[in-house]
Amino acid sequence: MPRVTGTKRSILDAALELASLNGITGTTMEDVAVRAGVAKGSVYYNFSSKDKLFEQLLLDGIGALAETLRQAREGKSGAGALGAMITAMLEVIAGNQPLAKLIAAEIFRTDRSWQTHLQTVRREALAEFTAVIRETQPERTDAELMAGTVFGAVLVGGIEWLAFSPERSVREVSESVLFTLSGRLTA
Amino acid sequence: MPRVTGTKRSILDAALELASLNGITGTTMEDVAVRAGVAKGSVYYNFSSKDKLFEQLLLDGIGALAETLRQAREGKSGAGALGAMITAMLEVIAGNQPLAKLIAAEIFRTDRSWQTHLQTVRREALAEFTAVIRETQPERTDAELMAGTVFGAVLVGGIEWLAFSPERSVREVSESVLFTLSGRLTA
DNA sequence: GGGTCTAGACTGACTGGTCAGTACAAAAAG
DNA sequence: CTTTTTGTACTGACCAGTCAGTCTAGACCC
Repeated sequence: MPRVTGTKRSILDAALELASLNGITGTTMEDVAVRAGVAKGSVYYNFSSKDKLFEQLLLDGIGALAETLRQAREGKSGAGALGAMITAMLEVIAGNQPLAKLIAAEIFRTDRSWQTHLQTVRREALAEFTAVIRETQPERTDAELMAGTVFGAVLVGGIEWLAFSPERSVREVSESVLFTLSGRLTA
Repeated sequence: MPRVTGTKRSILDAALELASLNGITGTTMEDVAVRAGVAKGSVYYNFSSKDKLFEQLLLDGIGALAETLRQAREGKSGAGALGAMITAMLEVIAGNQPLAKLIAAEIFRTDRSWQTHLQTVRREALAEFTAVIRETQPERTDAELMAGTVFGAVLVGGIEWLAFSPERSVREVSESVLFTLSGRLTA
């Protein structure tokens, strides 16, 4: 059950669809309004600015991802937890491809006014990976770095998957990512 | 030794510096001209359009990365080749941080007119990883997917490193990434 | 019932600024 | 004399954001 419904919802949906195709800067508020089937004024009635609109879009999206990772980890530990989180993240990517593309394109940016918030939520998602890694590797001091590495692996792997071999199943891709992390490439 | 010198070079340098801070759309041609210490007319004399300017910037950058990976792989094979490539890629990222940030921010976009060229060069870089993986895992059909996964791991790991623990050495980070791929997280 | 008022959602023409790209004449540079 | 660079002024498109006004549903009164 979506927390946002009605006009707000259709504006957010339209914004996501358009931005995943044309980028945020390539999407005008007029475009969003037309796609959502409302007047431009309504967009501004519901969101004070373009920045705020896309801020909410991305924050909601990454927040939901963090929540998914949290749930996937629940009750598990070690390699099992990591595997579950990777599968869950791939499922999120597959289930909301436009969002995944948008996140990938925007997460490294440093030029937006709301980047601070985005970084916060991003680190929240990363923290889930960090916690699991710390658990199994308490002696290492680079758990955060490794979490970033794993996150990047899954994100880029996931996008690669959807772009170039969408016929594969989540299961296969999950297995492929785990294989990549299994040491059999570096042994 | 740069293939491009003089006015062209200083325009490219200025464009890179500004765009890594403010994004491509956040960088005006006027800005670039001022930073390069050159008249706006000269920018357009040397580059027919803003798109062409940034196209060359990114294509050169990723092309150079692909070339670096090629060289790192030379004469090696298997895990040794992969390790060398990861280290080399991290060195490129560390040695040209503005470029790395720009590449990370732009590589997933699909909204620019020259995206096709960018994708081509990107796949060229990925192909280096793919080749090494195919070599050691000839029976697997997901070498490209794994290459994307490794590329993402190194790219995101590298950016994480520079952003949040720049005090670490390339050696340390390289070791950390290899540890992540070593199977000790998933065993 | 009918009349009046109010509040919130929504509208779309309009404004003001920004910026890519142009024009051009004159000056360096080689 | 050809190529490159300069400086400045200009144009035209585009677009974020505004605002005066419309629409609707419900509340309150007689």
